[in-house]
Amino acid sequence: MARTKTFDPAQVLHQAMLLFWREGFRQLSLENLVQKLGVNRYSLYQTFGNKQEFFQQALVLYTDTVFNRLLLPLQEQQGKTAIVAYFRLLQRQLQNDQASAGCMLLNASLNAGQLSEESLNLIKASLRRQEESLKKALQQAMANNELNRPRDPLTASRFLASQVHAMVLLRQNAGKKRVHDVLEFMIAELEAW
Amino acid sequence: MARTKTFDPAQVLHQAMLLFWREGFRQLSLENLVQKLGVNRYSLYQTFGNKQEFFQQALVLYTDTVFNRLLLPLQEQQGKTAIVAYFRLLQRQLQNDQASAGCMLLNASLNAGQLSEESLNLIKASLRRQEESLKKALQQAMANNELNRPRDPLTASRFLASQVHAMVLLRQNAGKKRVHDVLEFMIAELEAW
DNA sequence: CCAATATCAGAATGATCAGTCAAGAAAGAT
DNA sequence: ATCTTTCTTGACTGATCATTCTGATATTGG
Repeated sequence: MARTKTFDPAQVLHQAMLLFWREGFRQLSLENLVQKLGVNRYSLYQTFGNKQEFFQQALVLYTDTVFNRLLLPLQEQQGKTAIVAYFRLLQRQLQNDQASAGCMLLNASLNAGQLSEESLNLIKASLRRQEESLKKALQQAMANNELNRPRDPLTASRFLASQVHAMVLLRQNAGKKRVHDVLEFMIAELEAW
Repeated sequence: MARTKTFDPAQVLHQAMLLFWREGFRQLSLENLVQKLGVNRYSLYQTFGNKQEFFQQALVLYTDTVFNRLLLPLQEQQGKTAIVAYFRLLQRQLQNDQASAGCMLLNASLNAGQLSEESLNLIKASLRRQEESLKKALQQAMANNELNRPRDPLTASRFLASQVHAMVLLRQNAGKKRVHDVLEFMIAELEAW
């Protein structure tokens, strides 16, 4: 009946996710989006809604395809092994060029004032999931006597989550090599736990 | 001969520093500055120059009065004691309400695209100074046999700097109590080094 | 008290922003 | 072929931004 879209919404959303990830919600203007996506303003509005809704969809895509995927080792493996595997996967991911944009969830939460309630909820839930996954692995590790001394699992999980955030933050300010070295150092410390 | 200023530039700059620290360069509009500082737009321009120059002066003030002051334990004390004292001072500073704004240098460097070359240089130099101070203390600690196993001082100093950044970042997303607990945990880990 | 000069307030400027509109173009159904 | 529906396009709106201008006001030294 009607004319078909000349672009693939899924593909455009993926590109938009990369842009929002790197530039942030407020920094990335619609002017820029139109230019870099090659899709007209009004088409973007009709396909993705307004800027907030567009960002939200990009955030969901990021959570599903980047953040949650990184958590897989914590669900597929057990105890200390799982934690080390998580940091090893992080090590690999941080060597990508896109990783210099940091973590879209952390970046967004630092500019919380600009975001919708919906986005904030998604961010909070994701970070809590990260913490929970680490806590579960820590409890397994302690039950298996894999740690050389006891640690409070809740605080330790928050500590480890902070370690991950620190590496992501470092990647935003430093080159790949430095991040690699510091993260190797961190893994060595962790293996001595 | 002429009329005197009705405001104290030093005091206004201090207030502006607190605002830029919390809101960031781009977020904080001149409209907002005029309103919250209670000083007219044009007076701000005549006293502090344009927005970039104003921000730069706020950044210098922050570096002198906040960032460098935090580094004092690393210069006044020695070895492992100095490092622990540094983290203890951080612990105290992070309990302030203003600390929920994070670190002005880190915040700014995450929005590097908006800043002048001059600002970027100041940020880089300050972060390097932090790293250097930590490295010196680490080298002392290793010379004094205060560590239970050898560590590369350069990588370890970058690791510790990242730990500090992680706590500051955590403070921006979490409440005082959680930060306190995690930082206590971190100090306990450090004392076991 | 006067003249010189800085401060002040509000308006004006030009740029950029998110979001909208109206007219034309394409594609399938009849 | 024509009609209906949806997409595309570039221009448009009103808001906000940093910066500057203007005219008025206040303050100081002589």
